[in-house]
Amino acid sequence: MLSRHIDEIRALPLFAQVSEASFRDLTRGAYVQNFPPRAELITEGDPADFLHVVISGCIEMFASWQGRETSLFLLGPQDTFILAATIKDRPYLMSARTLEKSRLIMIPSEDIRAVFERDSDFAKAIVSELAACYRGAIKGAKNLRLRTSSERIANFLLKEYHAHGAQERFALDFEKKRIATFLGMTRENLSRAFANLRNHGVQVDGNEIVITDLDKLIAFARPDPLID
Amino acid sequence: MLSRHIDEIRALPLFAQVSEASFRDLTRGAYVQNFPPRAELITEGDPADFLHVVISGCIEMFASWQGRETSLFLLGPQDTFILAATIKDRPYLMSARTLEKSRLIMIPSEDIRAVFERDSDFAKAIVSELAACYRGAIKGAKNLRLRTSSERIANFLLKEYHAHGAQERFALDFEKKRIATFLGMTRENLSRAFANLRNHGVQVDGNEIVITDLDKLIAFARPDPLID
DNA sequence: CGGAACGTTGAGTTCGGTCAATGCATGTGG
DNA sequence: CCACATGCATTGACCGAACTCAACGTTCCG
Repeated sequence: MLSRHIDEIRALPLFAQVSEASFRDLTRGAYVQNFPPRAELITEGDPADFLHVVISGCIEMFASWQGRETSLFLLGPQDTFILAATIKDRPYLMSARTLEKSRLIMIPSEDIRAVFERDSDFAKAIVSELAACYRGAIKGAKNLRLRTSSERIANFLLKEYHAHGAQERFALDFEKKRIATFLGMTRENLSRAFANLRNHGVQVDGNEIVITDLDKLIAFARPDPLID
Repeated sequence: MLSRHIDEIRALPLFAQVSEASFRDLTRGAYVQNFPPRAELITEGDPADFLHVVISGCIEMFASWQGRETSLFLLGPQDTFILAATIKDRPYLMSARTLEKSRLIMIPSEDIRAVFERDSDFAKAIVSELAACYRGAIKGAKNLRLRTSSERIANFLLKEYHAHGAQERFALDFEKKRIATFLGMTRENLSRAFANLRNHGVQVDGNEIVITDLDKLIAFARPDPLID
């Protein structure tokens, strides 16, 4: 079942530069698996037996403590988790669940570590990926700690706006509940924040967004390349 | 001035395993520098010209946006910053300042990238360091998002307690203002949180801490290897 | 002897979370 | 096709955690 996806796997940034031999070593023990929505893929504290790569779908990384839960990242196609635990051979620090039907590649951690030792191109790709994850985590922390919830949404909308070809009118890709957890708030607060944005050039109707005054929105959001 | 410190540098985890030749390449363009307290070492947005390694002292990593500021990490001897920016050749996402008189090694980013290409042992050390930084960031995020300020302090005190040889009475290593920013709160709130902990087995007098009831403190703090 | 920074305490405010009620959409079984 | 259940979204009332501002005591240092 792996062979059907071999080309798309090969094209992933993590594997694009590795030698043919290394690629065979990495894929020999790997397998592709489909999961239904709401499936818990890994649980924090478990040993890191596999590196996971998202091919399609949407994954939520979250963590719990004393009955509280927080959502740390949303992952989509081509994202990996959890590389750091795999490399260090330590337990996962986060849990992962599917939000929708998703397809993943799972590669045994030992194979990752073995190829990493031999193939310096793969090592480079690993480092690049890891550094990108780290920088993503830092950006997330800054976004959360330096901005109010309204500001986080405003910047989120600006990113969506550009992702939709700078059309003033577009539909949200996720349901609002997802967006809320992604931005670190409850859906109730998301509603209020959306209401707030009516004063800053945004009209919201269901999951239809209309940017009525882009300059006003930018003035409010103040997007920053060091965060977004 | 580098030669005086060559042995302590060589012993750092990042360099312990590299070949003699690689080590020479890394240290050739490097230099050791001393900084007074409150010196700003790097500013977010600047290009990542040097990898910094702390030899002694204490460094605060922080970030600003729109006049707000947040403290992201406290670093001590043997910690590095900012590896990810150096590797990816991207601008810093955080600023750094000394909190006390500190000594640092600064290694040109190009040298890091060059040796990384050639020396797979160094590449391994880089990956290990990067993965550790990433996991540290995740733990920090969990600590901040899943715990109240009192719980963060309680766990902080437990760590200090063990760092001081499990003595029931010990002095804080930092001034309380530092501890407050490190734990993501204001000094006023730190005061109140310390007051709170009187109900949970901790006596505070100035920077003197007395653990009067360890079990009670543990019951309140609920330390977790996946966060602490 | 001031002055400066730190630390503590109190009062008031803000942000965001919790709870509850309601509307709306979707889907399922009879 | 309807009846009902389920889940999402919105809104209001309330609450709690943490921040701001202000006052004041302490310590340290020039």
